[in-house]
Amino acid sequence: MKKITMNEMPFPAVTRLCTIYELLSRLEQQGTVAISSGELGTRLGVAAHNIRKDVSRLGIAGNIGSGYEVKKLKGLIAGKFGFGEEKKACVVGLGHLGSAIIQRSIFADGEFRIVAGFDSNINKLETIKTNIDLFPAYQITDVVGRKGIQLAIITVPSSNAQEVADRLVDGGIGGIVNFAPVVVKSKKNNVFVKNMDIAGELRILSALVKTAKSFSA
Amino acid sequence: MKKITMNEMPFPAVTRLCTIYELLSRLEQQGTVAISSGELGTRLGVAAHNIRKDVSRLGIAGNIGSGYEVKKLKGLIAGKFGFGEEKKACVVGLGHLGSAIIQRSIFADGEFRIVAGFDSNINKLETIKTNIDLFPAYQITDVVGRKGIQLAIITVPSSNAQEVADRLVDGGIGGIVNFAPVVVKSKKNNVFVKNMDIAGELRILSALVKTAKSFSA
DNA sequence: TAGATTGTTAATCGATTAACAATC
DNA sequence: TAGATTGTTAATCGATTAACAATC
Repeated sequence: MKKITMNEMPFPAVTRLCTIYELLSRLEQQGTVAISSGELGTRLGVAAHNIRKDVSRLGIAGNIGSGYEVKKLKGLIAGKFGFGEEKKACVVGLGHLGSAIIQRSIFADGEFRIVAGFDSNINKLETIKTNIDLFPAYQITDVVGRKGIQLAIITVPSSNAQEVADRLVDGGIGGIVNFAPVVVKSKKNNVFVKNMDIAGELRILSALVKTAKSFSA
Repeated sequence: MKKITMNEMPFPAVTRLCTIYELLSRLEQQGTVAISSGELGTRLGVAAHNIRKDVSRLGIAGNIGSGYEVKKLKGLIAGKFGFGEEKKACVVGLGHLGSAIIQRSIFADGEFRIVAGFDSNINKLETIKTNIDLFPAYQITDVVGRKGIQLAIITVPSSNAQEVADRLVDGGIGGIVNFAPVVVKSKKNNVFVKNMDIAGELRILSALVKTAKSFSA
């Protein structure tokens, strides 16, 4: 008996719908009322049928002949993905990068709020100026559970990243963004991890530059 | 006549080979001489046949019966992707995040070196302590071209990200890592862009958590 | 040799793209 | 109505997975 985690939607579709959501938020603020799949596609660099296909997974959303109502489509995506209420996040590792992230404590217009910071160096906790609550790293599991923190950003050295991830998972975290240049895995299989390795991305980019073939056809 | 950029290798394969390269570097330091596709796969969370398939794109690399020689495989990947010589990179935008990145100026054990920082605020350039050369943003194109900088990291506000990207491309940059929460595109089609939007990733993670279905089978 | 492990071909899988009927 | 645009089915494409012959 194997434990399996599946997604009711393909990963690429989830990603694109999130991008669409972000664009819709901006359009809404600008007062745009309706938009077609073609226009959405142009703005996002995605084919129009791709947009329609993705949107169709949400159930009926558009008006044949006149496109999508911005508010309605945004609401449908929010409903499916549980957007709307502010999500709590935390940062583990308060070096330069972690401090930089904590600085801007509200992300994406109130969608996410950083409510806790952790570091293993207790002296450091006292020197950082912020109105976010800071805790020693050994309290990660406890604080994440108690505060109901759903998302975490890891900016600790590679050597500690996996251990930190395990503690977060024990606390009941839902997703982790990992900046340590090491692939972090989750013990539980319904916890999602996004590894963001800057050096790794630079490496991939330079590999692509090297192997890219440009030609006229 | 359309200008087309293709890659001689599938994107996912390039990405995995870069990850393999990184692992091989660590193995080499530890003194490991040989490793099998199975062991590589286990370490990276990839199927063994996937490893072999990717590696086979480099030409013959392994020893049937006894796996891959660490040094040799690393060398083959390095050769294909042009690794080996140190690549020059720059950071545009010296706020908290940009300063944090510039702080650690050498990435991935000397694979990448940050040789320039840019900011539109000239006063800021004088207050930052670093031995990396700093320049006003209007000199981006010039400096990138003159110093032969191949990679860039953008940490400016969204509103300026595309303009900065255009200047970098004009200077002849090869790849861009963009932290601004906006999808940046390259005018030239042989310039690669990796968008790293923290808030966007948090959003995708929370969408995945919401739509994941865990079950026993 | 026998066991291990590669390189490669073939089969499967899943996502993207194309096409079009439905309909506002 | 005529033009526009969706939702959906079918066709295509590309990558992953499986299988195995080759061979060290």
